Amino acid sequence: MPAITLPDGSVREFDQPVRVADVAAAIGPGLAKAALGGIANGKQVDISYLIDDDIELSIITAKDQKGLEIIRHSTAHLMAQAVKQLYPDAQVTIGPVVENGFYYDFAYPPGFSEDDFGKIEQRMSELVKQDIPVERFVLNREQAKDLVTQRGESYKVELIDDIPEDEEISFYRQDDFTDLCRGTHVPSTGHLKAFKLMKVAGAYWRGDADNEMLQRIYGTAWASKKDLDAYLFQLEEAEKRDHRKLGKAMDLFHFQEQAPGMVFWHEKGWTINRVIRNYIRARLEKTGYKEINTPQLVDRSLWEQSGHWDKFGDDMFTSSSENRDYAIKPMNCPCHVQVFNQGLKSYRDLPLRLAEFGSCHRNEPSGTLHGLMRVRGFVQDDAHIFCTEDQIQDEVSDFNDLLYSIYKDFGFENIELALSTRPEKRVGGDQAWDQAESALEAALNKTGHPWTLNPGEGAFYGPKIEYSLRDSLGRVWQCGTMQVDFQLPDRLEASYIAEDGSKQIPVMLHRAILGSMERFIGILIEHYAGKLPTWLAPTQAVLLTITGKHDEYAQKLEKILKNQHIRAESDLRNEKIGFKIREHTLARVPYLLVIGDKEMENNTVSVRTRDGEDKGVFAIDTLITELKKEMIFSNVI
RNA sequence: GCCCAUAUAGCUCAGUCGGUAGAGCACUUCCUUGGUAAGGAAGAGGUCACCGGUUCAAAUCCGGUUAUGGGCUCCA
Repeated sequence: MPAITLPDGSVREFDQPVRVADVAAAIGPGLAKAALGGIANGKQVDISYLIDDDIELSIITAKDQKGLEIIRHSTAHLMAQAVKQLYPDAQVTIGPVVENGFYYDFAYPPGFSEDDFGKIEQRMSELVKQDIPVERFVLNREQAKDLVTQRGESYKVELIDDIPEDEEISFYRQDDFTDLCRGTHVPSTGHLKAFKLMKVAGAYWRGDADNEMLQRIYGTAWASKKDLDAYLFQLEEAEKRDHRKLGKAMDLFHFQEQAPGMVFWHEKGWTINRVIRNYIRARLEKTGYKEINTPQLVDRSLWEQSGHWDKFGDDMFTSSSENRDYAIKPMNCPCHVQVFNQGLKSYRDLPLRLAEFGSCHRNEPSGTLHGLMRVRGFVQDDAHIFCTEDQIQDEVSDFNDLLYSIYKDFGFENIELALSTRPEKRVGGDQAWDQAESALEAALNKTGHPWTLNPGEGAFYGPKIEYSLRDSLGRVWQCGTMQVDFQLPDRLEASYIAEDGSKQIPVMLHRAILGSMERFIGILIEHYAGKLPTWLAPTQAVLLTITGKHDEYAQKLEKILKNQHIRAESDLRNEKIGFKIREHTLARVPYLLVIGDKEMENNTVSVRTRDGEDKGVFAIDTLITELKKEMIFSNVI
């Protein structure tokens, strides 16, 4: 005689055990149709779940995030069913829900290509039309293994072995297709109405590069055709913001075959780079950093001493001359320690903050390169803080403040924070790790922002905080970092004289705010779809003449603006004004200054924005004042 | 590095069944001096990524290499 408490607090009593579907039907016919699952006393269940005792129950429909996940998971099964029917040799492995959809990994040596999608999608639609019931059943371990073995699914045997003793081993069956699965699933395939297969990819079994490569098919699935179309449209829009497309269109940079993963910065792209550097310089100077610069090419012995040769030797570019081996620096830290080591340091010198726009090269695997986001040659806005253990927390906290303030100037407020703690393979004693981890944690809590914990993800030499931003396609890129290092100062024999006259080893904090200039600019381009804020725009204003009569006036104004450190250009071409406006709008120049007879007579310009807004007529001095209001930082020389 | 795909003019892309390559934009010259998203005409521009094979004949078919794109693994 279960009494069922619904989310609104109302209670429904039944005189015999009921299924979730019956409860939904009792509430209303609409819900009976829409129900995809339920949450019974906090546990997610199918609508066939039998309730024989008092519980709290809420019904899941496609309107809930959970409902959408059920649809996506069931669509993964639907795809696997279609694939098994079309390619009986394919073995099924796993098929989870991911953001916006799902994937399913198959062991199928001939491989799939996108050409197969049409056939698979068509079979999926047929199975949906048949509205096949999806049934759950539970087996004991032996029966479960027998079942999958009998079906020739060797990967599933491995999965069953990993299911904890106290957990039920459940299967879901839809017609000829049966899959080991925790659930939850839709009651029948007819509920799956809006899906599309997106791409094929290789993926290692259990995510381990030593294992065989499986064939992964990605798909997207939604509650309705309308939602699916909206998602596909959004993807198309996001593609238009792709920094690689915009970089070409806006003439910012290029890549070419002779230098894979290394950027050729064009004048406009380099201007963005310079503005950012000078801005960062100004911020660091105010915060007590000293800018330095160190060599690109350093003898192998230093990398051996630092431990990088052993650990990352294959990923370093090397060179040799006169029987000496060199490595192009993959990072700046060992060089910064060399600067620290010059002269005897006192505790009074700490914290010592050494910053460098450090040009680094890493031989990243070819398959990982990705526009400006993942490159082989890059510049870090790097700095190392040499301090005592007691100073860690304050330094980390100050760094947090600086980072948030700088990200805000760039227009980023949504920052993902993560703390990565001690990995299994590490150096340094537990006490030091305890102290460093708690210092980072305290600093994180002080920010007032939520953060996630990545246990075991820290560097071998110390824990770290990672600051990430999202790109237009929702991919997350790590930018800032703050890492505590117990190892390197010791290995490279850094020391200072403490208050009591003893020789001590300083702690080293590795930190970067933007991470790599290349990646950060890529993210900026996508974030703003190329419409960079005025202070960052490579060209801030263009003077557009209507006829040749106005050329001289335009050039005079250009000079005045340039003297005020405004990046202005003149377009004196023999083209109509509409043509010029179109071109500079597409180039995303913030302000278009139109000059004709009227403006020349009155010593004004008429101002139009790249968004097509007519700002009206401005006297040149007023214009300069207005432009300067938008300059967070304009001192670019 | 691994899986799948792609590579044609400066850019974006066509190119059927294997028969020596095409458009739009950009570029050059000329005409046009026009008030808020493309004025007109003419011209020039390509060893079809690279290397090899099949063929009387390869942009096209096959193999390899390189780069790029989407993933996987990795990311000091």
